[in-house]
Amino acid sequence: MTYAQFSRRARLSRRDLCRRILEGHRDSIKTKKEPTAVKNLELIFDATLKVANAKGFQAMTMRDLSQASGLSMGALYAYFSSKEELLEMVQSTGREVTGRLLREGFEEVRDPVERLATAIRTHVFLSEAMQPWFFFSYMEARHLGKRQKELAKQSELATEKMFADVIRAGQTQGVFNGHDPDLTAALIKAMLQDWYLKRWKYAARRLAVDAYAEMVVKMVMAFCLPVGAVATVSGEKKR
Amino acid sequence: MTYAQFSRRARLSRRDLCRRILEGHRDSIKTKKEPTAVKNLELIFDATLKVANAKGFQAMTMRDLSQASGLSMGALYAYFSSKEELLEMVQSTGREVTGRLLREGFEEVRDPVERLATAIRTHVFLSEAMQPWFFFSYMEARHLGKRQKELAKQSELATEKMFADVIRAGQTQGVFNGHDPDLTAALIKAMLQDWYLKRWKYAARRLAVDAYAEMVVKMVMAFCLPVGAVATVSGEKKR
DNA sequence: GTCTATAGTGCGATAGAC
DNA sequence: GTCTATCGCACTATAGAC
Repeated sequence: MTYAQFSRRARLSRRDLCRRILEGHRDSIKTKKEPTAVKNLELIFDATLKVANAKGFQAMTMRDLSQASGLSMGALYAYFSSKEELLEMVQSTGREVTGRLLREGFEEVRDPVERLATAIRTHVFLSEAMQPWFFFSYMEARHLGKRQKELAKQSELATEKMFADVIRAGQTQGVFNGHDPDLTAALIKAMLQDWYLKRWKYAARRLAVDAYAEMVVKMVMAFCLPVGAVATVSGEKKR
Repeated sequence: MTYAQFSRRARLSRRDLCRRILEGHRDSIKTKKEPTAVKNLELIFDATLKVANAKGFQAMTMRDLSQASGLSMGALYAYFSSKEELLEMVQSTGREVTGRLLREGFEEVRDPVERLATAIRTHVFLSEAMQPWFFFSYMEARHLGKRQKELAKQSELATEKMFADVIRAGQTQGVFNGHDPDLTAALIKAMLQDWYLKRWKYAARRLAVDAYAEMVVKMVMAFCLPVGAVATVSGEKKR
């Protein structure tokens, strides 16, 4: 799988995302006309991610957001009741989409090695397609309330468990060696996060998303496969 | 090298750190009596890291800081002229200490494999000893001014180049395989960062700092050493 | 459904007493 | 060298016009 193939399949346009958000907040959003609401939500989320990812959510004022989105302050408050609720909307939407696409991403792949590689690629590609969301979720998680912060942690652990389970299954089948699956998953996640957190670094090096994904796959396989088996995994098996 | 050995050698008490800060800001700090100034700087930095790492530097008010440090707002402003200057003081101090200790950490080790392993261990141990500083530097870097932000990026790239150079030297000697040294260094750094950024995760798993360091070393060696050579690096060579 | 204008709050920073 | 009291400002959120 390449990033181009992933993009075609996932089809996560901002438009669709905003329609989903609208459905989830029908009762709290005051604007009832769907096309208007979806269009404005798109403006709001684009502006929020743009401004907040540059200077931080706390530092972003409602005036900033008003200017960046083109909506007046009054209009903004038709879509959320407080700045904190806006924060939670962005976070929960990101979490929901991520969880769904990640699970869909590799469920049909059965071979443990390909399954692990596909999980890694899917995560990198997903974080590439939704980079502003991932960056925002990571950096602003600690500004959430207690309840929402707990949800964010659970979501992170769930993603990690997904990787750990793939590794455990491979160990049971005798394909992977005996390194601690949970800790291995944690290290994998750390490498995956760097791609969307330190974008400036990889942009400066002109490193493509596909190359990054393959590098992580190689590193993980070198670690998880028994000595001697590594050479056989440089490419994909199928096709 | 273990964390206990590292701690004994590095001796980076907060007291020494604050004395160093005082020396660097003698002219801008209004309190001239050294013992008082050092004691208060210690209170200020402890409080800043504690509050800011919990809720973010922007969200921390001067009143929060006053309460947490036990100093009045007026007294605080004897040590810095604005909240922004406080931010820069914390950042630049962290950068300076990190750079120095990291370079000292492995300069005497010559064997490429041990050199890379020592560099990794030193970074993990250093980030453990100064966890609040590392966390703060990472999370608050984007709230810096343009000039300071550039310095922070340079510092990150310098650390990465250090790892890349160790790998390059090992490749020249024929000890490491041919994987891109710069990208490998970036992945190493990503794994090292997780230790001080996601402390709650590793604390919950009761994972010790030594175990984490060894796991990263193993992963990196599995990747960098030619197939077949991996089994020989499970422990340290000397002693 | 969206705008402008503003009320009310809480911030960073300082002046002057001790 | 430090404290208390307060200034001026910029913020979030809302009320009422259109």
